[in-house]
Formats: sequence, structure tokens, C-alpha cells
Amino acid sequence: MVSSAYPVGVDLEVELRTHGYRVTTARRVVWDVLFAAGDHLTAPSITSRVHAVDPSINGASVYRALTLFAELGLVRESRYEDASTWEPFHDDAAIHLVCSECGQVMHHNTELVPRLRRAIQVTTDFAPDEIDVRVSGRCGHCPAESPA
Amino acid sequence: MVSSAYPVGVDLEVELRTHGYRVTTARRVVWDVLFAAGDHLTAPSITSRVHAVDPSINGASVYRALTLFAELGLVRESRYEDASTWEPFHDDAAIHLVCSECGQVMHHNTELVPRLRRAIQVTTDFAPDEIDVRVSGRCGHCPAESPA
DNA sequence: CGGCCTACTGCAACTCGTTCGCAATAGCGT
DNA sequence: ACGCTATTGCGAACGAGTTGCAGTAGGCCG
Repeated sequence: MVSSAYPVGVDLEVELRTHGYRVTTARRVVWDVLFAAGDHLTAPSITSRVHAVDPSINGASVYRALTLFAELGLVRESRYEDASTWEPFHDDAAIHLVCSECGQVMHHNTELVPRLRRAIQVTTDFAPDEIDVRVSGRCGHCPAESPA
Repeated sequence: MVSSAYPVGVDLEVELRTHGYRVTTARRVVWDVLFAAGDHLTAPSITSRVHAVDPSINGASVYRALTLFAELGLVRESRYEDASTWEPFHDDAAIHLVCSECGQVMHHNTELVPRLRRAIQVTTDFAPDEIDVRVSGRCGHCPAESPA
């Protein structure tokens, strides 16, 4: 049992080796940071967490690792706010609830996403691939502002 | 009758004056470009179109105009791909279909978005505000790749 | 209609996330 | 252990977006 919402079944070493990539310290640390957070992280915050573990790892390598992971389908990049955010891959039935107060990003699974996919397939000539749903609003922990 | 998918009922001059802003050339041109496109535009491409009309308008002013319009709720900014894209405001029952081949962004209205909103309200303690749905895939005009 | 006040603009320098080229380094197969 | 080469660290470069300031032009008032 894991507390993370992400599947932990992916073994980085295997994944890398299978595709002919080397297993390096930089890649391992970036990977660990991503899964330790189990959440959306901006590239700069990933970099600083990586530095907390091993300051000798260069920022450029963090980007390179993230890009590689994305190519392998291990993480997903989304462009929220100013910078990109990265998170371990999850299927897209999970939508993102972004609190405009505290910035927290939550996941919410809903059967409406697969249904949306089907609706698009049936009613348009567009062949859907990835579906990304972002909902901004206020989470349960942030008090409502005084009504206008 | 207009060919644009956007409501054209908004009068920029009125909107600006009502809020105590001046009606300037720069703002008018940026506004025209946005509506002429009737589509998602990146800030740089807006700038270049603005320059085609009036090269004396500075890029910084384009950004300032866009930011102002966004504050007034006249346009919407979304972060797709590398840069921000801007488009005239439309209610969020319209989702975005982004073709990964030709880059074209289409709108599609679906009743599933309001339903999603209700579902979130009912099943979570999150108070949804804006819902942004982006679907990547291949549009009808782009031929399928040779199957793997 | 003309003049004044100040919001707005153009400019240019600046910030900051992200990328790139290259020499040095470290995986890993043998 | 040795060597080949993928990968890294470094620093410079890039590009989107922002900012401060002095000049310009909306638009209100007389």
C-alpha cells in the first residue's frame, strides 16, 4: 500500500536499460524527487530539491532527465502558470483541480473523461489522444473570500 | 451573422471607458487582431500581426494590452505548449481540440463540461471556477500516419 | 476649439526559465 | 581493470515576458 496516487510499479533502471539508456546518478535523483513529491512540481523546484540531495547535479541535467522521462512516457509535462510542471504519469481519467488560493493541485478521477473521449470520437472527426482537464477554483481547505 | 465562433457583442471602447481606461491605437489594433484571428494566438504571433498593421506599436504594449484585456475578462490566456496563447473569451463549455500534426486548435462544445462542473461540486469539496479542457490528437484534415 | 493633465506608449535594459556546444567524466560491456 | 561513448557540468546563449523612465497623445474642461 502506498500513499501516493501514482502507480509505483515502474522500475527506472529497467525502463532505462530496456531502451538503451544508462542509469546515472542524475536520473536516479530526479526520479526520486518526482516520486517523493507525488505531485506537480515546476522544473525549478525539482532542480532545487535535486540540489538538496546532490548539489553537484547541474540544472541542465535535470531538464535533460525530465525530457527523457517524458519521451519514455514516465512523466508528464503540463504548462500551468508561468513554468512547466512535471508529474509522474497517470492515466488521464484523473483531472487536475488547481486551487487559486493555495496553489495546491489535486487529482480527481471521473468517469466523465472517458465519456468525453467517446463523445469526441463519435460526434467529430477528431481523433483524441491525450485529454488534459484543468479546473481552477478553491479547495476545501481555503476559506471563501468575503462575498463581493 | 459572423463566421467567428466568438460572441462579437463586446464593444472595446465601451468596455475600456466603463472601467476608466483610455481607448488607444495600440489597444484597438491588438483587439482587432485577436478577433480577426478568432482563434488561439501566441503572444509573439499577435505581436507580429500587430506590427503588420502598425509597425510603430511596441511589443511591450501588446503584452500590456493583452494583460489588461485579460483583467477585464475580455480575453483568456492559456498556457499551451511553449508560450501562452490568447483568445477572445468564450464560456468554458467549449473545449479545445489541438491537432498534433498541423497545430490547429478547434473548439467543440459539449454538455459534458457543465456536467463535470456539477459532478465536482457534488462529489468533492472543491469549488470549481474555470474549466479548461485540452484534447490533443489528430484532426480530420490530417491523414493518419502509417500504422505502427 | 485649444490647452492641460496624466494615462499610455516606445524604448531599451533586464529577469528568468530553458537550451546548447563542448570538453571532461562516468556507465557498463568485455 | 580497460576502453568506448553516452552523459554530465559548465557557461554562454536564447527567447518570452517585464519594468522604469521620459516622451506622447487621449480626452476632459474651460
